[in-house]
Amino acid sequence: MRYEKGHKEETHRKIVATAAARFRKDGIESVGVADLMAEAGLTHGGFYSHFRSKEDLVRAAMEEASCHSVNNFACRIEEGGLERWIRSYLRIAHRDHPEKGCAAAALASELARLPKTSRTVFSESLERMTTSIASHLPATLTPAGKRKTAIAIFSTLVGALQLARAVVDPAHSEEILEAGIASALDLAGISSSRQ
Amino acid sequence: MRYEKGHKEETHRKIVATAAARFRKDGIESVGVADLMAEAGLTHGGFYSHFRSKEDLVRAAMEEASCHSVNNFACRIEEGGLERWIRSYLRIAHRDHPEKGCAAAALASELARLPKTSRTVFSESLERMTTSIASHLPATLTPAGKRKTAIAIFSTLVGALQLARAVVDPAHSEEILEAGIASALDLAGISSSRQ
DNA sequence: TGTACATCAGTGAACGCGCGTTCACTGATGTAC
DNA sequence: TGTACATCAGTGAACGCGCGTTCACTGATGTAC
Repeated sequence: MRYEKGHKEETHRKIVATAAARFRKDGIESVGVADLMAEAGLTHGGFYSHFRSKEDLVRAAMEEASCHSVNNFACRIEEGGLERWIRSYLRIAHRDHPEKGCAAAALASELARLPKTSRTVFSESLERMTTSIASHLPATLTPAGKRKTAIAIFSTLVGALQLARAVVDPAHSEEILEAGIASALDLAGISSSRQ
Repeated sequence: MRYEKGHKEETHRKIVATAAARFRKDGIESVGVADLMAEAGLTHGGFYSHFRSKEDLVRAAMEEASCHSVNNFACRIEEGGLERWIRSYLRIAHRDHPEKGCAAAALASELARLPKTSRTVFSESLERMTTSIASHLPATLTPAGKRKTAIAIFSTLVGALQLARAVVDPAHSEEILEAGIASALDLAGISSSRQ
């Protein structure tokens, strides 16, 4: 063969990674196949030997961007625990770099309009996220209470990050991030400087 | 003139109302000018005697869809107070009818990518929303505390509504709405059945 | 009162452009003999 | 060891289509005389 073994897989991975970043940065609809392939160092014709359609790539990119795969912000709740993770999620760098961040916050309103197959990928990733947050909540809560609280925390984080991104005034934007952190920590049972 | 007085204004209003609904339902990019004009009972050519560009219409539609204008869900916090408003915001009918609902939840992730002029319209509407929520919070909070809490409540509502719309399983979706309500009521200092 | 003209909201053909997708092709390599 | 052929990842021209936008036009009405 023309290319060394594993070359195609490598290319495939590169396209998915490029798409996962561009979709989160510019939205799914705004990013064209040709544009994406060029960014991956290829021509657009080859796209269909890797994917059956753009929608097929969207699904793969959603999987890639989901919280279970590598992700600069708010991926797994590592050591440092929930507080650190919450602060990391609503930090300014995450607000300013959606392309490396949480897919839910970057694409939520577009997500709701996607075909069911793509939404299923997202649903599963949200479920993992919820379970992960719940497992870090205080033992004083019942399992059902943990789950409910975990969903509320994630809703707050997603909402706050999006509002912080949409607003024009930087001070207002930071105020939203801080309000989100305070509220999420509160929900998590972590005492914060809430007045 | 061919048409009675006020006819053009009437048409203008109809286009904006149609756009405000369709943008929230299908996203801004997905909705074409010709499609929109047809839905308003007109042909696409006349569009540019009403607006300078599609972007101009987006701004007008954002204004129309903002919480200060008439809106079936979660518009003003009327009598019935904050609790009723929160429950109304996260009710199933709002989830299922983004075209009549909150623009922030319907468009948040697209909003962040819009030009500054459109985002300014949104920012102002968010500011009004924040003030309105804050004014209904218990007097035990300081003004700064009220503001922070108001932002957190709105973040939670926006995030929860979007996640509820994105998820595939109806039971999971309703669970998200309920978790959002419980958490928002909690933040608002209204005792709820949180376990 | 009757005629000629100006107005202007709305029409619909046409524009250049970029989209997702298809397909005949290229050309460096591995394999068969 | 040398030659002929099969493979197949990637190329780039071309497809139909819908987009936002432009513009010459229509035709019912109000106005001027």
